[in-house]
Amino acid sequence: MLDVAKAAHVSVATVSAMINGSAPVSPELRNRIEQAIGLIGYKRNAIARSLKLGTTRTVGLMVADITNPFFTDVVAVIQDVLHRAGYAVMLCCNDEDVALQDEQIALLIDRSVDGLIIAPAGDDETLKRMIASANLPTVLIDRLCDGIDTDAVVLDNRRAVQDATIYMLGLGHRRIGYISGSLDTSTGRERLAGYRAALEAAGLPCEEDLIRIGNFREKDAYTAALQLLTSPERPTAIFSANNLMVIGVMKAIRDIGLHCPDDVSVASFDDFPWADVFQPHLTTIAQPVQAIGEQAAQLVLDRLSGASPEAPRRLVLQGRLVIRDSCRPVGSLAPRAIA
Amino acid sequence: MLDVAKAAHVSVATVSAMINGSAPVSPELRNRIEQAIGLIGYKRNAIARSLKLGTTRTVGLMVADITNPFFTDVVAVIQDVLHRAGYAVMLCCNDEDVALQDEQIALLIDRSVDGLIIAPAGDDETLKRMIASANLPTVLIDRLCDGIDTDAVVLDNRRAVQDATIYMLGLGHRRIGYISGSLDTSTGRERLAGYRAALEAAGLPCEEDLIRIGNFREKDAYTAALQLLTSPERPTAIFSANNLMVIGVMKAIRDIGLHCPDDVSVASFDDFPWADVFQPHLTTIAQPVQAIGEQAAQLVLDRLSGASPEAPRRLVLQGRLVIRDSCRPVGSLAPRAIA
DNA sequence: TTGTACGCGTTATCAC
DNA sequence: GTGATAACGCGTACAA
Repeated sequence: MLDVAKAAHVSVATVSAMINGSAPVSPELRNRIEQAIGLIGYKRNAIARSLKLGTTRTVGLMVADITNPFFTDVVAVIQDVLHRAGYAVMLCCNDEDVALQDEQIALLIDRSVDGLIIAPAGDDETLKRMIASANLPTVLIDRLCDGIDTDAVVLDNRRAVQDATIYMLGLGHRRIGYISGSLDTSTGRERLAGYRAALEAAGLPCEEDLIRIGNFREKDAYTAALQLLTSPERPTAIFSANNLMVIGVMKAIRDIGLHCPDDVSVASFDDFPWADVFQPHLTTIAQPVQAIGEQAAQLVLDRLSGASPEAPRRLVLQGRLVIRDSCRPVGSLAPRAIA
Repeated sequence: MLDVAKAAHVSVATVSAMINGSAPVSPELRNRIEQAIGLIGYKRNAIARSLKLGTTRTVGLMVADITNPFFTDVVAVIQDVLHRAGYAVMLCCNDEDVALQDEQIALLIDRSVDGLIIAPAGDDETLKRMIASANLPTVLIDRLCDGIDTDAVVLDNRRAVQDATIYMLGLGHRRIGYISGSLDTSTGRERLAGYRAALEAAGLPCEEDLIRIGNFREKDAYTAALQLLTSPERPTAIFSANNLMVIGVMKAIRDIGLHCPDDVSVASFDDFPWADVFQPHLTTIAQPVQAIGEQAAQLVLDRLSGASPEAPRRLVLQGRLVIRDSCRPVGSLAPRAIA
């Protein structure tokens, strides 16, 4: 910029004023400066600008696992919206690991991001402290943490699972296995609560043996499902608390020589784009990923522009039960593909 | 840092020397400084550091579509490796759109990333010029661009598709539909070349009518497959040049009232984690995503540390044909799920 | 071993 | 309308 100023025989202040339109500049100088810029190939330095302005126009985005199609979709939407608003996004994954999560958040804050959008793996003290002391516009997505009072957009998990459970109950299932996510997350807890609520409302006891923790990972869910399916009184249906785990559940069913939905009904949280193309067509709870991403991005953007009220805003969206054919009325037997 | 220096009754130089270990500091001062840091809650400012050092410890990562499981996996690996090395990653998607791509790359370069990992949507002049003038460590993944002579890690696309086609040919298929990606990409061209090569080697003519462009998107592929399947002489098999498009193909097959593999065989580029759980079990070409991600990340890291030779390094990995049961010998008819 | 002073590229505030 | 100059926070010669 100094070079440009010299070449155009003006001061750096004038160049800056012109580039940012922060002060009126005479057409003549404006012209000279433009020429000089073209000649030198000058581009303003965002780092120096950040140092001076105290803003990086970058927001940090941390999710549990980018490999999870749900998060993938949400990340895509957020990236898109933020890009339109001129923001870059720094992406991190915590792999459902609290220690790694702390590390990533520290990295993000260290890089001076202007805002944070995170799907926390858990709510340890370090995280709370870092977020509080960073004092950045922050929005929680998917999962809540008590002790972190920021904007958030989440699903009505409880209600969604309750609906799904009621649906399975309505099909006559009485022993419904439940593969849960980590109870360190609000989603893990809320979804399980929905399952319990449905059973209770139906006046049914909740057998603790039917509940297994899968920690949202395929592998854990595989093991859990295997236990469930080999137990003396095998459940007639299984609900998986997310999309990764249902793959594990299906693998377990296959490996044990059973078939869905003939031998065991299956339903799951999170929808798949291919769910109605491949067999069995999975019955799922579809999340409004587009809306989640858009709202989350808008929430940070609002705070960034100072257009938000003081109080944290919490958006609760509704899931949608998509009934396909991985659940059968209990006792019914349909023709099978291969005997 | 000035505050810390004051509180510890030393100079900023000493504080800096201690923090960076760039010069020996006496244990006593070291102690005083540490105390002061804890007291003030000092954290060194990465922006100022970047301005001074000319490095941001951030690399830009651009892929066509984060929603594509292939890219998702690669991104996850890259993010992981780079994080371990202390680098943050800025993520962008070009949505297979050249204009958007230029915008994103400009954004990344403007943010002064230290390196670039990109899966280009196409090779327009602007992109070439930007990359050349940015003069950054750059590695191309998945797709090559002539005119961009940088490090790269790609697949032997031609050979992989050739193998798959030979396999289908071996099953007796003579009319194999081919749903191609954009021919503006090297993958689009190379994969198609593999198909052609296989036909030619078998002494078969290549009917241009059997080749349709799907641009790597599900929707386009759906339309293309529909055309193929309703044509007077319907192909007995279809190959899809990527994972997104095969979903479109399967939807077309379903919507037209046909079944795979009974009525039409299907194979596709890119594997799915659930491919051997849901029916039909898709025959695919699996890419070594882990290796691709690791190598790509290592390539930038090497350049960043100056440990690379001058000449660009090009890594070509091999795909693996995973035969499942979405392809049948032509003419054979197996029992069907529902009559 | 420690302290001083300067430069990195911008922008904002003031004089003119 | 324009120009000089002081920050922003850090690293680092160079001198002590």
